[in-house]
Amino acid sequence: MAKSKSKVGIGDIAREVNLSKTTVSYALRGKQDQVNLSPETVEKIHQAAKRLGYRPNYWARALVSKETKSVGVLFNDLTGSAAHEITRGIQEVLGFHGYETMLSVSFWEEAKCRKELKLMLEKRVDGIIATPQPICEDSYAAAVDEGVPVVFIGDYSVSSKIPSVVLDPEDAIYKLLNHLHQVGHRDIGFLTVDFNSPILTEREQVFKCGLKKLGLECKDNWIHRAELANEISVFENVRNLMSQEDRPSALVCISDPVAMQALGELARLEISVPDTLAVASIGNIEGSDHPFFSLTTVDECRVDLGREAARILLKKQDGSYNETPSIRIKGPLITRASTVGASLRPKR
Amino acid sequence: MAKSKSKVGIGDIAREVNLSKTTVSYALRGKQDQVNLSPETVEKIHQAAKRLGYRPNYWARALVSKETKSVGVLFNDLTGSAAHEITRGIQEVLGFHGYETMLSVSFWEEAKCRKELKLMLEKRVDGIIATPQPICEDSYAAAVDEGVPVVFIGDYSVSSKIPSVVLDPEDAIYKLLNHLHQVGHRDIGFLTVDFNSPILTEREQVFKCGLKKLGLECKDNWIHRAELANEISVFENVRNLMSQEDRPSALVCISDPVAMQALGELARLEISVPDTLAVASIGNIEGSDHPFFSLTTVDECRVDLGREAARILLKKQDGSYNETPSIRIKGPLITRASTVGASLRPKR
DNA sequence: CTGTTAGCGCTTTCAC
DNA sequence: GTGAAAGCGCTAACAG
Repeated sequence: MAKSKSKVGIGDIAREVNLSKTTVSYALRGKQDQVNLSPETVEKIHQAAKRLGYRPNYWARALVSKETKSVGVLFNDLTGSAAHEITRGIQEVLGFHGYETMLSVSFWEEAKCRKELKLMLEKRVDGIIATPQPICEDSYAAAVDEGVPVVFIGDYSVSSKIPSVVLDPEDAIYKLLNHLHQVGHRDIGFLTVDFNSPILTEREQVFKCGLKKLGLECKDNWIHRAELANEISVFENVRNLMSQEDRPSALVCISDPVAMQALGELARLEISVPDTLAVASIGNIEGSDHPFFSLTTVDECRVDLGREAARILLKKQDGSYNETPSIRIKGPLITRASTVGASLRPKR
Repeated sequence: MAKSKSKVGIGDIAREVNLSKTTVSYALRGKQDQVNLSPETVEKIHQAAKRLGYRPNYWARALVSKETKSVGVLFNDLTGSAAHEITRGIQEVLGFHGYETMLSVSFWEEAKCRKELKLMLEKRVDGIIATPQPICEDSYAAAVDEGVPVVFIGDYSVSSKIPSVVLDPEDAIYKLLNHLHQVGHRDIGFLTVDFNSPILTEREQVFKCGLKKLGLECKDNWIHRAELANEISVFENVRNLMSQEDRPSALVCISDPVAMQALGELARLEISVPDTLAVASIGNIEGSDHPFFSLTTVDECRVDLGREAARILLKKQDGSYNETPSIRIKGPLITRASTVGASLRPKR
């Protein structure tokens, strides 16, 4: 029976089997070939270890071997399935290379973000993958400064040289615009949120450029900006947009959550989608495909995002490059009922 | 400027300021009063530490102080907002007591679950909070065996003596049943999933008892069981239920995700909710309150779940008790349009 | 007020 | 084939 908390160490095992700590250490780590241990010895050691309830001490190991084979992953948020999918992608490639992952959340709090980052550095992680929080720029920079590579995921930073992996905004917006154009829309509005994020800003800019390239007009009063994380504000903006004399026939939303709220308000206003207003956005989040509101969107490919971020870290590790190769993943357009086909809601 | 990766240790600082490692150690940890250090000395040390880019080594610290003040948190899943809220609750109380949290996910994979648990033990966490995975029972038991307390969250285990914190199934189902009864329903069906989880099983049993207590009939053909994580199966079950001669006027679903899928199918079948069929469930997950389907449900109080789990661990730590006090939290009934008020969908 | 001296549990030369 | 010894970076008695 395992003994409670009474730390069994490698030394105890050595004593038990009348061998040295060295031998035990090798046997326990399966490095028997490195020193040519006899199978019986190895077996005997394993037996004893099990009998005594031995449990290796991660810290002692990390301390002496001076490496942890671990990377820290810091999310701002654990809601939705983003963290799940990103982590999946990260662990898939990192796990394959023998790396362990340390997860944490900042809840969008600056102090928490800094604290978690600091903890990761103290734990001597080999790299960090994070959903960036603009205000903590300097903390990420500090990590890089200390030789711990950082990769941003889902968004990027304009002011720092930290590499990032994001869904290609240009590609995504163009896919949306082309799709809407193809199904006959010429008057396209934009609904975004009041949050100063590089990726969101870029989506907006690309939207404007895209309209021009298609030879469409980009009216200022068709671009609305709701308050962040305030659904009431989204509702209001939708109402304002639709109460204008001159209103668009299609609406591109900055992200799925916003689009889903917009669809809700449109339903309340009894505005038929997509007949009166087609709606499309970016994300393909969990729940964006539902019989009640089936949203045309560009898939963010979050598992791929995770995979690529991990690959960058791996390459940095083995010195494959010291450049900062940001990656932009192109996601597929998912065409659904909010832009084509039967009306989303039964006619009155 | 911080020096890259060239590990600055406490010794380097000591040399720099011509003091002993001990003094430096105390100063750096703010334990100056324990040994009466002069403010100047402390200041000088901090200066030097900053100048050299010193970063404490978590592992070395943990190794010698033989405590980590940390608890491991293992989720089966990171989708939805459950992990977010639970973690919030946990960190709120644990953080207050100086504990750190180590997050991880098993993705419902047995091997991953065991691996993460093992890692936590090797890292010598002081406790573990986990969403149980029935098949890994023995791994949790091993932790307890080694003196590391485990608390289950969100579900429990019938075969082990591990304490748990869950939403009270009896209370929840009764609230649902009473509500439906009050608004006039006498024929109530049940839709669950084919997953052998203690908490889900208990909800079902309580449902049956509850019906009896209300003097209502519990017809076997009103209880349906869909395949786990298979929405098609939920759809089929809803169709089957509603195509019976004799069908209920209300349906209690085992959880919000199931209820939301059911509502989708009901919409397709053009069955009006709540007029023809009222729907209610348990969870109050993100997205259960939406203009398109506003679900009556019992809030799972996930932040509270996290808080309580953390409190149990804390009490175990300081030896307040060695009993296994499982906690059942009573969540409020959230009455929404799927059971009362205007029809969820506009009439045809 | 500060320094000396032991380790924590483990890995890893290097010698036998 | 195996072991002795020297630390990894830090803390904590116990002396001065």
